[in-house]
Amino acid sequence: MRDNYGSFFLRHCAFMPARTTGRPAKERLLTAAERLFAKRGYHGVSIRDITDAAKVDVALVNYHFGTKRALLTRVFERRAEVLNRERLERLEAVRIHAGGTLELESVVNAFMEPLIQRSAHGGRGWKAYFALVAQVNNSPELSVLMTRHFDPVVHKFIQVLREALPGANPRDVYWGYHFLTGALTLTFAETKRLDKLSEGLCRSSDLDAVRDRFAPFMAAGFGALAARR
Amino acid sequence: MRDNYGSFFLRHCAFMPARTTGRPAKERLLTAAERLFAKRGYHGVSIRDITDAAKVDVALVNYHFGTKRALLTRVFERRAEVLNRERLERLEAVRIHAGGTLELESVVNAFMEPLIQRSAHGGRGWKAYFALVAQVNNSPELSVLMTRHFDPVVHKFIQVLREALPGANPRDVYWGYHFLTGALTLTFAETKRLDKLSEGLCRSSDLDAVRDRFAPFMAAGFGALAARR
DNA sequence: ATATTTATTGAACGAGTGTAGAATACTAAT
DNA sequence: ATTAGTATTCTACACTCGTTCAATAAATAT
Repeated sequence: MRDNYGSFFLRHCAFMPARTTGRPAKERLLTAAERLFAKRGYHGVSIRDITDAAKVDVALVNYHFGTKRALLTRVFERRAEVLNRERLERLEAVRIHAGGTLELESVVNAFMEPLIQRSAHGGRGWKAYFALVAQVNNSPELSVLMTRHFDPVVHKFIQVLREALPGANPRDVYWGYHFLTGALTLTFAETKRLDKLSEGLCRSSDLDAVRDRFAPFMAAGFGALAARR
Repeated sequence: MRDNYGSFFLRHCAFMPARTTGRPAKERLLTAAERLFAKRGYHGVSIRDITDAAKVDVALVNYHFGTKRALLTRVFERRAEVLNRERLERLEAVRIHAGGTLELESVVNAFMEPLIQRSAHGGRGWKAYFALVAQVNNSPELSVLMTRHFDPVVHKFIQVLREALPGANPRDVYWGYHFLTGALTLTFAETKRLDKLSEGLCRSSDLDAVRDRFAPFMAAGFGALAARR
């Protein structure tokens, strides 16, 4: 280490902030990378930016993750696994709870609610993660990460959507999901553009406002597509 | 110039591809920057990437635009001005054509149709531009460009939306626009994620599919928000 | 034709880039 | 206490980064 906190002894002293330098370097690298990638994008952050923020040596990224790109992948998949699990649980719950008549809004909420919960109570790491996901989703070179880490569960989601929309054209459901994911990722990125646009009337960080509006909006959209002809 | 096409004479020879080296260097820089920024993002492209693609010297970016960031701004505002004009024209037309009863779908289409037209018939520069806009819209550090270059017309759009939704809560209209712009920018970015997700059933490049579905979906969403309580 | 302005080039600056290998420190097992 | 394995640091390599400035070429004005 480049500072005085390098030794095993000092790193465990009581006056050290435990949740920064107390955690293993590999974890600190992940959270630092997450925060910085979210703020300035993958190419906008150097390995040294990350290792400086994590207070570790430059070489550690390559030791633990191999390459910078592999670090991004690891950052991306880490919370994707959590989200996928939580989304699947809620989708199953909705399916079971509804006896034959699936509410469209409930299905959309099952897909969105894990994001609300994690953004509201999951710590600032999750907020950074959603900002990163928004950029990845809209990047030609990185959107493959969305396909790889989210689409297995998205397939399930679309399947349940189709159950809630009997007789709907499958193409309409796919396009509807496409609109939904564009709105969802931008919303949870909390870029604050809405705050300026509405001159303070709406706040990007107002998750209650999102919870009240997102599912009704999207459910109506899907309904309109299905009823179109 | 680093090749044989540098002289005034040779640059105007008949066998020279006029639409690459025939155009002035400043223009070539703009289109090259647009294409590369769209593909790999602002930080993912170096000035030398751009000047190499444009077949000009590195120093020309700083001569014509000052800084790399100023080049991005110029790239961004160039087509924004065109879009803003076309959107305003269509919004006015919709307002005039409708005698008192504004169709929600027509208003949304006035906002989207210029994108459809430019993406379909505006040349590949426009496709690249929309891919860039999607990344800017979802970037914490760049979304200020959206505010600066698009929001004046967006305010008009929202105003007309409110006329088409009499009695609606203004907050609902702002949030509805937020969902809409997330869906819109992702859709016109054409990242091909939808192609993979639907296993070829839908194609990101299918603008007719977008035209058929976008306005009905969003209009229904707005309607649901307005009718919510 | 000459002078002036504009456009473009060539070369370089200092700082920063991702990555790798050897050396060192720490942990865990014996 | 010694060893083996892992984690971390130090250092450096070979490039690339954005930007600048003097020199040259081209276009325009006189």
